[in-house]
Formats: sequence, structure tokens, C-alpha cells
Amino acid sequence: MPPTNPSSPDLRHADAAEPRRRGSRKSAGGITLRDVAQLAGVAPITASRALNTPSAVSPKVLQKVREAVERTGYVPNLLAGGLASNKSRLVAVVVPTVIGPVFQEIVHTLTETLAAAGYQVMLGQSGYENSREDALLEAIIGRRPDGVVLTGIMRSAEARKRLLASGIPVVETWDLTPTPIDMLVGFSHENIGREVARYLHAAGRRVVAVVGGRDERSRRRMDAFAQEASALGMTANDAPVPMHHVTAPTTLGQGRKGLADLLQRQPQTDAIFCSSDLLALGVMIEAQSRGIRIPEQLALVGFGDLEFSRDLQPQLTTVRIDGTGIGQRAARFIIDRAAGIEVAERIVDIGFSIIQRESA
Amino acid sequence: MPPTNPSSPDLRHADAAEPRRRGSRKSAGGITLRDVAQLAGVAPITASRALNTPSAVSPKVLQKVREAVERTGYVPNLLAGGLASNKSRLVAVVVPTVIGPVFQEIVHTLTETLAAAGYQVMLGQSGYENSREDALLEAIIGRRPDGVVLTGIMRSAEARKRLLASGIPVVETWDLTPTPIDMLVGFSHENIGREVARYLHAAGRRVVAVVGGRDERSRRRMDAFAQEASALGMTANDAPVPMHHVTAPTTLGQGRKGLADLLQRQPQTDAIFCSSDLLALGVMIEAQSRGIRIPEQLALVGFGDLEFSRDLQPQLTTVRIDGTGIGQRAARFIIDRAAGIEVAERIVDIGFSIIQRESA
DNA sequence: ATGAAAGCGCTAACAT
DNA sequence: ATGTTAGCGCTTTCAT
Repeated sequence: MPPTNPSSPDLRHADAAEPRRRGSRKSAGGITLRDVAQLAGVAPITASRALNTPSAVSPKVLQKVREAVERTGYVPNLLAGGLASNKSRLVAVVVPTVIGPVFQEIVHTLTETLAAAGYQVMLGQSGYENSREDALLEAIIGRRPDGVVLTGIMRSAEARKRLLASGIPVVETWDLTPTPIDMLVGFSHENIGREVARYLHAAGRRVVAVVGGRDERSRRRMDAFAQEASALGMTANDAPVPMHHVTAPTTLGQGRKGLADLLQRQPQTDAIFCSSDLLALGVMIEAQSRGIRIPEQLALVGFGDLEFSRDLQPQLTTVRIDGTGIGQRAARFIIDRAAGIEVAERIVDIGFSIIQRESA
Repeated sequence: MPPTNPSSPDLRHADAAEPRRRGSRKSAGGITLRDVAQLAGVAPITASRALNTPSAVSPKVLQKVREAVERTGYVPNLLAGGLASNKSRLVAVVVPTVIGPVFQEIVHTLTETLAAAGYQVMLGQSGYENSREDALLEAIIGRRPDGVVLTGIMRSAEARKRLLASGIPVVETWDLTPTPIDMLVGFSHENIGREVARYLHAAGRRVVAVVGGRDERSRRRMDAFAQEASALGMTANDAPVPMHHVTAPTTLGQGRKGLADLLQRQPQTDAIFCSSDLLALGVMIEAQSRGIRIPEQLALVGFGDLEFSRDLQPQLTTVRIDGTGIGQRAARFIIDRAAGIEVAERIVDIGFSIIQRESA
């Protein structure tokens, strides 16, 4: 039997003279809710309510608790709160990498929007390979986040299964699949490729080529583009559309090399679709240094609509994805789910737009 | 007195027929360490040790526990672990914004390096104003992170004081101050300005100008540059160095406007220092569209050494900051501190380098 | 509107 | 090397 006196369980704080029992621990020393409550002359739970649901306590209590918080500099321990309430107020955001401009807008918007709703963002980088996905997933699930936003990743079926099993709300983005893990905010890479081909065809271009990243999504845009272009007869001598593949993340330098390569393979090329604006800028600079005029001799379409693209000379025609819109929708999905609101439509096609400028 | 029978405290799981006592709660339903331990036939603490300090248990136990984990798909609850151990394995990283290329390298490196050491990164955006710092700080401290990395922010004395009071290890970066909150990995913005002025002077330039962001650090680089340039006589008619100020985050378009403005104010300008590579690219494009040859007629120095800068035509001379180095050092500071290792030197000047290329 | 008890899932401290 | 106990700081449940 433990040495505590069962007849007076409430006195355990009174008999301080008693030697420390085994297992007892000292606190980390910080101010706790208990301290605040004591100072305010209320029970801890009342102080908790004053902070979390102010409408549930009397104005008098509310003021006393707020004063106590002010005086002590109390900051609630969200780890403890999360454990007790089973709500961590944490959202994991996974991107291949934060380097490169592609996912910045989404990460930014998610961080902002979720912060405004009282959530924090935990950042995970999956890399462009699949190897680290498992470790990353373990780290994520271990935090018991209230949601996970996946941006163009989690290919492994095992990882998807574990995520699903964890019961954590998941929003996939940056792609469109009929069978998402849970929720989805994306767009069709295939449609983009097709539309760009049609756009260039309508602009009178007849011999097209491609500079594109090797990653899967980029490939799907490029392949759809090539297929549609072939169907529209935009190839030289019925040959397949020449493609210059580069390794992600894409760079300006790769764009320069890409143009050099493509011109050698197909000198009569009159239009190029690039899988990123950075590649397009490289093509543009290489063209300038070779005296090739854009768009007269060569039309150019990028992807991403980076901030600088409208300021280039010539201004870059490109495909715009509404990253802010994706971030906001994704955040809303998770906030709603946490509030118990079930969304009717779990798949949102955010679409894309071809921004017509001078280069094509 | 509570209805429990004090003489048999260990039987509380046995008498399930007893009506639910007040305060009792059902678990969220997930697999817990207790389940794993039960399956492995050991006590929970032994299972805990098998997972956290495998060397402290026998090989037999280790295997049984690992099997149980495998079979159940158990993922430790880091919230609970953090609460109990007072170690959250979470590091808060605060940047003004993830938009823009400036802090990407640091965020990337921190996320990678810390993940490899078993930490997760929590992302906070302070914005370029001070207003949201307090709310952000509260959210950060509430998670009880094992460290905070600040990148060019937390100006308010109140915020600094609270951070200090929280006892959380803090690493400030991207600047140099003799009185950091705690630890520091940075470089001198003043030295950069001075060195760039000397560099251009040595290159024979005599009439300089500046395109720079309005934020404080950019200003300090620009002011030091202007001061040194004046001292070296690199001004037209002893006039002050003309500066074109732009609002952060800087853009290519602002660079174009900046050159237009500066040429109007000081047509004989033969060298420009930009507070970012993006601004420099803008200046370059505007110069090209005006037929101004770089570097013959106009020398150009950027800041940041973005990935594309070496691929421009002409290649951009710029100032390189080793963001990866900063990230690694900062991560090391925090990991060491968590391990109880006290670093002797809390201030690291990571320096900078002027990357000489074609534009200057 | 307020409070007492219990316990979220884990690990520190002590004991063997 | 393994186990027992207590408790991290908070919120849920039930009671008043």
C-alpha cells in the first residue's frame, strides 16, 4: 500500500515534511495554470475556461484571471493542452523542398491563414525521392496534428495507407486524382499541357519543342502537350516533339542549355513550352545572346507565373496556378474538419490560367 | 471520500461493472505504449526504453517490443512524451516571410539538419512589421520548443525580454550584434556595404548609385556603402550617393524602375549596388532595353547570389551569404544545447564573399 | 457559473 | 535490466 493516508487524499500538499515518495518529480519551474488560478482565487478549470471560452465565466472572474495572466506572464502549455484535449492545433505541411519558388505561395498562405485561426504549421520536406517519406510520416503522426497538407508527394502506397489509418485529416494539393486519401485541392497537369499546345497552335506556331523537369508532374504536363501538339500537326516531319529533360529543381542555366540543345536537334523550332518560368527565362537569355527574337522567331511559354515574369523583356507568357487559393482552401478544409463541419465536396479543381503576355 | 476502494488500488481495471466515476474519460482509441508493452509482455517503461534507449534493454526484450510495434503500427505520441520529459523536440523558425528567395536556404537547411537529429521545425512568419510579433511569440512559447531560430526579426524589446525569460535557447541569425538574446550566427551588413564600395573603387568606378530595400538591414548595407563611396570620392560633384528605395520584398520590376530613376537623377552613373539579385536583374534588363552595356558602361553588384545569377548574361557579380552554413551552425547550437553541451563562443560571424563575375 | 476528480500517454525518479 | 509510482499541465466528465 502506498504511504499516503487514504483517509485524507486532499491533504497531500499539506504534509510537505514527509520525505519525497518515489516517482515524485519537480516541475520545470514555469508558471502553470494552477498558479494563475491560485492568484485569481479560482479553480484551475475556471481559469482554463476564462482563457478558452471566456463567455462561459462571469465577467468578474474573467477579469481576475486576465490580471493574473498579465502579472505572471503565463503562457499556456499547448503540449499539455493538446494531450488532454486530443487537439494539437498543429498542421503538418509537406513539400518536396522549400527551395525554389514553386511552393512558396502555398506555404506562405497556409502559415498565415492557419496562424490566424490559432494553428501552427510544422514543416516537412520530403525531398524528390521517396526514401525519406516513412521517417517523415512517423515524425508527423507522432505529433498528432489536426491536419496534414501534402503538396505533390506521398507516392508510396504504404505511406498513404498509414496516413489514412491515422485518422488525421489530409489535404492533397498540386494535382488531381479521382481517389485522394481524403481531401484534395488541385489542378490537371494534363489539361495544362493540352491547353498550351492549343494556345500555341492558335497563335500560328507549327514546330514546337519542350524543356521540362524530370519529376512526374512536369512530365505529365509535357507529355500531354506533346500529344496534343502532335495531334494538331505541330511537329517537323511528323517526328515526335523534341524534349529536353532537366533535373528538378529547375534552373535558369538549364533553360539556356535546353535551348541550345533543342535548336541543334530541330533548328526550325518556333515555339517552346517550359515546365517553369525559370527555365523560360534561361531560354530567353540564351535566345537573346544568339540574336533570336522573341516572340517573332520563337514563342515561349513558361509555368508558374513567378513574380518577375511580367517584368521581363519581353514579358513572359505563362501558366498561372493560384497558390494562394490552394492554400486558403486547404486551410479551410482542415479548420472546418476540426470544427466538426463535414464538407460535401472533398475534391476541388482550382484550375489554372494561361497569362497571355508578349513572349507568345 | 471517493467511491474507490482504497484497499485495492490495483484492481481498478478489474471491476468494470462499477459505474463510471466522475472525471473518467475514454481514450481517443489509438494504440498506446501500454498496448505495445502488454503485447510484448513487459512494463510500459521497458517498452519506452526499448524505443528511446535500445542499449538499456536486453536484446530479447528489444526484439519483442519491436515486433509489437510492427504488429500494432504504434507511433509514439510526442505530445505526451514532450510533456513528460519537458523536451518537445520541436524548433521554431521565424522568418519575415517564406516568399522570396532570401531565407529559403536557411529554412531548408534547418529543416533537414534538425529532422536528421529527430527534431521538427515549426514555421513562423513575422511579417515585415512588428505588429504580429507578440501573437507569434505566444504561439511559439506555448509549444515549449527546444529552440528558436530568429532570422532578421524580433525587434521589439518586449518580445526579446519574453523570449529571454522563457529560457528557450535562441539563435539569432542574419545580422551581427554585440548583445544577442542568447546565441548568434550572422554577418555584418555594414562591412558588406563598405567592401562593395571598395571593390567598385578598385575596379575604377567613380560615380555610384544604389537601389535598395527599405528594410533596416538593407538600409545599413546601403548606408555603409554610400558612406565609404563618399569617402573614396565616388560621387558626382561631392553630392550624396543617389539612392532609390523600394519596399521589401524586392522585385525585378522595382529594379527596372530603379535604374530609370537613377539615370534621370545622375546620368553619369557608372556603377550600381543593388540590395538583392532580383533588383540587379531588373537593372540589367532595363539597361539592355536601353542599350546600356554591362559592365562597360555600367557596373552592377547584387546581393544574395541567387541560383540564377551565375547564368545571367552577363553573369552577375554579387555578395554571397552562406545560408547553408548559417542553418547548420544554428541547428548545431540548438542540438548541442539540448544535449547539455555549453558552447564557449556564442557569437559566430559567418562572413560573406563578393563573387566576382562579369557584371562588375 | 463553478468545481472535484480523473486521466490524456508518456517518462523521471527511485527501487530492486 | 526491469519494474513501481507519481506526475508533466492541461481538459473532459460529471456534479453542484
